[in-house]
Amino acid sequence: MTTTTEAARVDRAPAIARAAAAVVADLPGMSAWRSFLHAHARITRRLDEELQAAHGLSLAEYDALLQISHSPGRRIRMNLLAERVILSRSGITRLVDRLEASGSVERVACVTDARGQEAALTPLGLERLRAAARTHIDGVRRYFLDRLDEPDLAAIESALERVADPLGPGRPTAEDCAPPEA
Amino acid sequence: MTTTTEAARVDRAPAIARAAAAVVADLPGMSAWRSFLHAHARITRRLDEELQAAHGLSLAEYDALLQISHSPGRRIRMNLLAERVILSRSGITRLVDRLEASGSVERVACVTDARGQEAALTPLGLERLRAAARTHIDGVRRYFLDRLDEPDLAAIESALERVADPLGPGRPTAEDCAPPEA
DNA sequence: TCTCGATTGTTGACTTGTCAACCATCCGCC
DNA sequence: GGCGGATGGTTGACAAGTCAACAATCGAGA
Repeated sequence: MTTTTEAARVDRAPAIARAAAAVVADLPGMSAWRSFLHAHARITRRLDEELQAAHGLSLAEYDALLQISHSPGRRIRMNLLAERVILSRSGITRLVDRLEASGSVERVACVTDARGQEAALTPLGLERLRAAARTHIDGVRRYFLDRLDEPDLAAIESALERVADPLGPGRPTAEDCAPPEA
Repeated sequence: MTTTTEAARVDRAPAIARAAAAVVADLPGMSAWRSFLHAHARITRRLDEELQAAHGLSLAEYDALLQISHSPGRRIRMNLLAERVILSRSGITRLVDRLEASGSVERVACVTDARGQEAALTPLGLERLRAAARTHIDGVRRYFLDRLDEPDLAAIESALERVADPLGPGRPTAEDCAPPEA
């Protein structure tokens, strides 16, 4: 995916703000949107760097491991995993390829559906996840949580949850397919 | 960059929430962080799709055009553009390559620095930007602004601006290099 | 029971970005 | 004036994701 910011503090020239005649009319809330994009780009880049440097994991890989670890039996259908980490099916195939090559995950045939595969966390993967979690959580705290106070956090959470939800028409969200009991 | 979500509503199983023993301890504000990532992933993907479908522009390309259009003389040093859209220098080279190939932008040698190049918006580029802006702004409104009320927006803006700002050590943020007067 | 459309995961071809190496130019300082 | 480290932009090699096509399997209905 392409992740970018929208506009970082549009114009900083003090008095000479000519020439840049506004080409597009800005909506009232647009600057909130911009700061949203900006904050995301900066923070995730930093978190990714730190995770990579300390544990050789990308943010996406960390996320996938975390999702698997949260699933019953510590394994999860490829399909569902893709949805959880917001990746295409081919994307998840390749990500799991990498995790498998590094020994963090194993592919297991699904018992109830011969088409299916499950990604199962290995002991090594669990260990790596635990180590990486410290780095990651620490980063989130430093770059995100520590800069916000309690009301901020509450507001952001409730607001963005509302924003993320169904998102109207588009990719349907299957939420079924629980693994066959650990 | 790798953009992913962190955890999407961790467990939805009603009573049978066993087996998934929490592997990593969650900080108090972590769910705000998750909704932040989730919202970003969903919305930008959607906006990108719509922009691509309607105007053949990626979100990054749109953003670059917008940044150029906001710069004095409607041209901007590659360097600064890279910073504004949060891309590496090579990334911006390639993005401008594409925009140039499509006729939306021209490269102009920088008058004051023989090493420099500027990306200048062409009339065609301006036209395309104007058209795309409608689609984009409409999308932001539908997916973001309309779902938030005024206090939400204010809170998000101030909070995330604080979060995005210097971000401690890391890539320095040069903010100089204004184009040589339009 | 068989058939046929839907679903699952993988693959090949491609896109878009990164990093590291490169050359040209700039500019403070001897 | 000229040297040498910093800076600006491009390039090659690669990383990680997308889409479209595919084979295997599922499962509802004739």
